[in-house]
Amino acid sequence: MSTRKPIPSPTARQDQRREAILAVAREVFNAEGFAAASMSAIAARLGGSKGTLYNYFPSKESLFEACIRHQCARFADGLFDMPDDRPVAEVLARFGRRFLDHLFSEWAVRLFQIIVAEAHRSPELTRMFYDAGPAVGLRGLQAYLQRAVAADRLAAPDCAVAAAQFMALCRGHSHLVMVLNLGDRPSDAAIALDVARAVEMFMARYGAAGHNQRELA
Amino acid sequence: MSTRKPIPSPTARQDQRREAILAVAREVFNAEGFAAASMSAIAARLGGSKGTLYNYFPSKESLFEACIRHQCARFADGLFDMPDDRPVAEVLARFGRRFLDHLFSEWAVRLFQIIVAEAHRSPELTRMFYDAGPAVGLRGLQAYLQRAVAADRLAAPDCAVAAAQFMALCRGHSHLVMVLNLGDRPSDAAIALDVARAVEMFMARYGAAGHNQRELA
Amino acid sequence: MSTRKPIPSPTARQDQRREAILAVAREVFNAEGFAAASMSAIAARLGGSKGTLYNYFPSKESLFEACIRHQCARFADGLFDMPDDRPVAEVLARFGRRFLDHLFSEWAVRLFQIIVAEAHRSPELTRMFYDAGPAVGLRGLQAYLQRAVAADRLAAPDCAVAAAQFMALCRGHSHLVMVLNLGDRPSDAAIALDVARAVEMFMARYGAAGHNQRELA
Amino acid sequence: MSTRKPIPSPTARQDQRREAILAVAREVFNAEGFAAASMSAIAARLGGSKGTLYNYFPSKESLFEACIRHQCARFADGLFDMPDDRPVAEVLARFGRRFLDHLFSEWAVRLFQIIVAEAHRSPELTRMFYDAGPAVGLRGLQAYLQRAVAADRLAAPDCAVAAAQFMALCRGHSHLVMVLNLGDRPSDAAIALDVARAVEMFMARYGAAGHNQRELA
DNA sequence: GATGAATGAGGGTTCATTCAT
DNA sequence: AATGAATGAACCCTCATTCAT
Repeated sequence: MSTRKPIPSPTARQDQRREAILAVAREVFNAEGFAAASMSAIAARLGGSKGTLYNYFPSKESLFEACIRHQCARFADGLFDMPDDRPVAEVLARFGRRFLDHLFSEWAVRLFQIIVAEAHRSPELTRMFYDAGPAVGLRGLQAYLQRAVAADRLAAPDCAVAAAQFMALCRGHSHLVMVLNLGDRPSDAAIALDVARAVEMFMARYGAAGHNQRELA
Repeated sequence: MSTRKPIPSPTARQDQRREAILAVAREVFNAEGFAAASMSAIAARLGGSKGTLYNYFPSKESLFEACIRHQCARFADGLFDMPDDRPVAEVLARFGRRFLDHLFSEWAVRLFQIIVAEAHRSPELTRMFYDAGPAVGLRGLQAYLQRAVAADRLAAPDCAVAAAQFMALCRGHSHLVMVLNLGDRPSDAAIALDVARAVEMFMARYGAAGHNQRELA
Repeated sequence: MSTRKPIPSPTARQDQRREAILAVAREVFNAEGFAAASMSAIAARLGGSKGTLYNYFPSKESLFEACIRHQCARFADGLFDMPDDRPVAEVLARFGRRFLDHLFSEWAVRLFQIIVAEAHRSPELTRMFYDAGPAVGLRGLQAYLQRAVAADRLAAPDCAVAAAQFMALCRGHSHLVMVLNLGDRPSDAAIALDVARAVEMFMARYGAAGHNQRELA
Repeated sequence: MSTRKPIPSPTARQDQRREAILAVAREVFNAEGFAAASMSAIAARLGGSKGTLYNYFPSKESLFEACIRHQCARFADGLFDMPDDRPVAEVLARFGRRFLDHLFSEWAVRLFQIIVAEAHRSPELTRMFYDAGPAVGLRGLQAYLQRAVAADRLAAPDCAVAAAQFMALCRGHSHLVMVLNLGDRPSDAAIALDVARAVEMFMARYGAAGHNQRELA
């Protein structure tokens, strides 16, 4: 009866504890922000001691960073399913809705707030966030647009610019409102409408009708 | 022995001191953010004592709020000079450039960061910011667009929506980059180019060519 | 009845408080050493709060340094009264006794222990101690010896060396014993005897009998 | 199924581990001092776990004490090779050089600093150090001097005193400087010169020229 | 016997706030 | 009205020590 019971590999236990810490820390950081959150509070909520935290993360900063990294990793999950054989407007609309669905989720808004709050102190953090979030979205969309242009389904002189414009149109005014905590998440219908308007404007400019594709100096 | 010297009205002196405090506090809050700024630092930079601060503002929070209020008041200064007798594209371009010039100024970026950072704690602050900044811009632009539509120089079914779209296009990707402290302020030329592209897209959608003015459900 | 009472100048009050802090800190540092002493303990013994300490000294290190500096300043007080018109042996004996009287005092021993304890961390501290203590003694003695040589009352080829030798002879074994806390302070008689022996050896080597003044390569 | 493999005597293994721990601990204590050294650091450098340390030594203090004890044992190694058939001055010079060579070694200086640092807390430690170091040197030298006196090659009324004086002269000013970390180890030549001067002074006082041997009260 | 995760008391330090002057 | 010394709670972090595995 001795060695039979499945000993959790020590690494597994450690990882489990680490995850538990991250989960709690995420909650607290999300609730309080970096500066106002205290290691004591995290330890207390964890049911452990402060010392334990420091066994897993060498500093508050690094714990915070790990939380952010974890959240960023989720950011661009499954954003890109952009089939080349569907009408561009339809694909863009679906992308836009999924993008806003992500962007307006509670945790994404909170993450953005926190990142912005600490932007002036930790350039690496914002860089990490940018690379894991906006940059991924931008690149993915740009790649799709380039394929569409190559297939003559779109007439955009600069796909990087076009991608940025489309995403800016999607964010629109709602993102500002959410980031300022001034309104609730728009309904799915409201999101769909915003996106539809964005697509419409985008297509008005870049639709492959064969005109309007001149570049600006 | 008393009334000979010209006593400045006590209220005047008080107001003057109050302004001095606000000026210094603004500097410090902008430089450090709310959490990292300390009353000591403000008092020191003021050349006064911490006690004095507390004679004028009952708490750090309230001093902060007063600073924000003051800055917000400047936000939409001189943004609107939109003559109805010039081509819409030209007017929008000028408006856009001025808008971005404001928005990308160091203090505006910092203000936005700070407001966002504190959004989850003080809804009134963000409301105040919104009302003094984005809301003003939005209303002003919307009013102009409505006049343009009335004059048949533009074909926008919903001027509120159109105004929000134009401003979102102007902010574009650059605002995100600046707010994340990931890049320097774009050059005037870069700003002009971004705005030109925004105008072009906007006009492609709403230009008064007599088509495209159907509303989305 | 208002301005009559002698208002202690604010600076005076501050200095007084500062002195009180230094006095208490000295006690605690002497009792515990730098590392083991805690700011909490000092504040508690002071009857004040830790914050107050930090109003006067920006760090534990600087408080410690101030204590040391204060003690060092006393170190060489009134050590030098070396009349040129008395026999060298007599003058040296008096100097030696005074030197040991200082060196074997409880606080000097403790100071030495603490300085040595922290020698590997704060070179400036040891430098300060050295300059305020041993260096002063050495220079003073050397100057006297040079005068004696010039007056042909002594035959020392290198007065710096001779001074160091005399002081080493005075310290002798007793200093080691005291610094190791292995014995009580020697009685005045014991000190006098040690010094007499040191003088005797010194004079045997450098006495102005006209011989022995050859220098070593 | 057990006894086949050559079991090293458990005690032997234990001793070996113990020695390994001591070796590492010595390094760390020498590098950091008692207070600043941490059990974690020792365990890390050992490649083992903190728990293991506590299996061999019940506390940080006791581990430290064991280290000191070990080092003290080396202190007076091979110091005494004082042939009675050579000139006293020559023997003393050789002894002095060897003594300083030991005393000025990095580890001896560090040991002295550490011992002094902890003198006020652990009298047994300093006693141990004294008995293993200075006391041994003193006794050895004293025994030699007594033989020299008995052989009429020296005229010292009190060999214990004379021995202490010689050693004090050797330590001289350099020991102070080294113990305060204010200078590098003197070169061999510098050491030789210091010792030569010490011998000269010593012989001037106690040389068996038949004079100067009166005792002081 | 060896491990190393967990502990928790305590370290130095900061800072918003108060209050006697 | 202005001061600034005093406060004390809370901060992040360290570390000797323990104990279940």
